[in-house]
Amino acid sequence: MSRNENASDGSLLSSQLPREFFARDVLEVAPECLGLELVTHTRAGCARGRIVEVEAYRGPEDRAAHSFGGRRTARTETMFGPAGYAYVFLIYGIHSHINIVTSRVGNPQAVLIRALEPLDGLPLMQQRRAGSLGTALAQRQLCNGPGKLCQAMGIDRRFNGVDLLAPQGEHQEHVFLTSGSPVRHIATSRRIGVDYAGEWADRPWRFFDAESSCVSRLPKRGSSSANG
DNA sequence: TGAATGATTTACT
DNA sequence: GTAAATCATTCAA
Repeated sequence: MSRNENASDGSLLSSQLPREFFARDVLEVAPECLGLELVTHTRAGCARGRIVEVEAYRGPEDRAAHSFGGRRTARTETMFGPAGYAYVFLIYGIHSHINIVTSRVGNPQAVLIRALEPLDGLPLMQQRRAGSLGTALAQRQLCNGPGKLCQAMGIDRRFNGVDLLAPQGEHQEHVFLTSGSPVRHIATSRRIGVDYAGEWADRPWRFFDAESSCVSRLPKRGSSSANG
């Protein structure tokens, strides 16, 4: 897939994102990540999806974040680094999750990618996801969850700490982000699976494309959680 | 060295 | 609606 093209005048790749975009507060960056595209190249092949759901994790103040209280360990180290890098971790002993590091060095914030709309490499996604099922899935079910999308895209902790803004040659395994299509209608909700964090779980820090059917949980009927 | 737990998914009632 | 799968990470000792 040679979707990226060098502009003839020598400017940046048309689809490449500036690091400064991610070097802002996570609450600014997270909703603007909707519509961006996540791409993986592995030996098994390429896959691409449009981000339709994210959550903001605003450590060290955010009790729901791994970096809460400034906790800096081997696992969370990537969150303390520069923006635009991938923080990938394993949860429940089974599932990988991928985040985009935001803010400045030393401020451990990240955007969790929770759902994608599959665009390229659907047969490969089916093959990877079928391992645990054995039956064909609907397109919307391939990447409608943080663990599901990592499985479908072939993402695991090998990709922890890689630069999401630096595409490599196609012969090398990597994951990166490109610009995509804008999202018309962004909705918000409380974050999922962080009830232990008390009042922090009530913050409307989950952002999703209200018009996409590929999100992990569809908005309630009549819900009006629209957000600019 | 050992024990507790989790930013989930799936299957089953 | 509930529960099981499954293990890296973390913390206490």
